[in-house]
Amino acid sequence: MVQKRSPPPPRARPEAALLKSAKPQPAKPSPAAGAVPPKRRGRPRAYEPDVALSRALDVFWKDGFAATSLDDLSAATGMNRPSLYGAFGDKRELYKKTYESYRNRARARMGEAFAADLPLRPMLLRIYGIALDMYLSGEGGPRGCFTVMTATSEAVFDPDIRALVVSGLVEMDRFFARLFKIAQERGELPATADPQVLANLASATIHTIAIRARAQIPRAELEALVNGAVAVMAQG
Amino acid sequence: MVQKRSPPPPRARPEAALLKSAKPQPAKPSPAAGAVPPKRRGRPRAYEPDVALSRALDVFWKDGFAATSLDDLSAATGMNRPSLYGAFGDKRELYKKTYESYRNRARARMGEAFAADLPLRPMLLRIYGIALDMYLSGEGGPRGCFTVMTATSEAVFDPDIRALVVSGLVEMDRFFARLFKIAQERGELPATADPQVLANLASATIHTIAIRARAQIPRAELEALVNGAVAVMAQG
DNA sequence: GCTTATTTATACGAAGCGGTACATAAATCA
DNA sequence: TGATTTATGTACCGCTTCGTATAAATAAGC
Repeated sequence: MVQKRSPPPPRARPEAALLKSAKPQPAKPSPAAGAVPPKRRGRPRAYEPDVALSRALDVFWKDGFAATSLDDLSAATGMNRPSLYGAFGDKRELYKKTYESYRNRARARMGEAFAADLPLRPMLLRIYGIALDMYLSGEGGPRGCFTVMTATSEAVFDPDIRALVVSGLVEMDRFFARLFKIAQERGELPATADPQVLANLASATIHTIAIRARAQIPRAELEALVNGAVAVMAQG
Repeated sequence: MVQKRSPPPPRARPEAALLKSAKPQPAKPSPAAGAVPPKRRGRPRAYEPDVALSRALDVFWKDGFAATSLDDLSAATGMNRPSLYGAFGDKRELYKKTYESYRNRARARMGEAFAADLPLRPMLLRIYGIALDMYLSGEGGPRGCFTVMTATSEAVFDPDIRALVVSGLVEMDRFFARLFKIAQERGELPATADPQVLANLASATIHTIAIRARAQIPRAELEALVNGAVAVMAQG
């Protein structure tokens, strides 16, 4: 293909954002935490947006952007086509939203590991364990890393999506760099070690296990690879 | 998608292989090197198979399996649809053949570097230079590594293609392992170094620059990453 | 010349694609 | 109750998809 069509105007619903800025404040005193059901006006939704997005993610993650049809997404989410479109925009828009939800999920899990505040070596092993859990999950076989999938899919021709991918790569590098820097300050790494270089190697290890997982290399083999890589990165 | 159709019988042309084994030997004394034009019977081809395959590779490499249409392939090769089908089989078959030609090309280039028989560090730098040349090439922007593309495309649901990918990954690991082993025997690496572990790290570095290249990270940045990785792998 | 072998060229067909128009259903508001 | 608002369900649109049937073109063999 030679860049078939440019993304058409997504036609987002009004969302009343403009109206809100017109009125100084709506009548209700203050919704405090927005967790209460806001008593919407028309027919209620038959789906939960978060759940639907997660189901859509499953399909995109398994098959990639181009090989996933709206029928597939419709079947996975239980929403029919017009509802899908109304809720998330067109296929590209939906893809971006699923990718963002993936990133949020991954960030949350990595954040938990980071908060555990372990020494370098067990910390790295825990992080790679989480990554392997993600990359090997999926009913239709292991799916790898969605960032890698996105980087290699035709969706990367969309500048928005490419920007998301780049930010994902950078975020991963920074995460590992922080880790190595802390370890170095604690004396777990020699002063000569370069946290940035080690972070790139750590990201590279993430990428290689994502690719190998997708090729259905068994977990034991990936764990052996990780153990070796960690031994080099947390040298000593 | 949920595995739409299984690959239909490719309907390979007879190729006279069976007939050959029936006759002990054809009448002509012996074709020696097969480089002479074999004087085929019907209308001559308007294409050169190798060139056409290379053009098809360009398209698949850029867009991936699912996003590439037969029309795209037809336009790129200059062959019309029935000729394409007659020469290479259906889309999957053609994809496999392009992937094999890619592997051959990559193997040849890496083989040249290997034959140069340099010390470890310049050898690694040369290899990564070749990889960067490949991954950053392409008229429509950098294309990354075709093995990674294939591993993440839906083509991985085809067992044949998955087997090709696995063999590609293994080949890369073995190539690097041989390199590190030789270096260790020459005393360029400490005896405690594990060539297999270093090889996996070297492959991981290949994979990470392939992904980043596809996300259009500039070459200078990728070279900096490579320099850092090589410094760690060829430690000292 | 005529027959046979092989390739190209045109054009078709059934299925799938992304997206949307339109009517219907289910809720709130007056 | 009836008007309004929102979401759903059906059915369709024009286009693209992969693959192939069929006829024309170009070669060798006789």
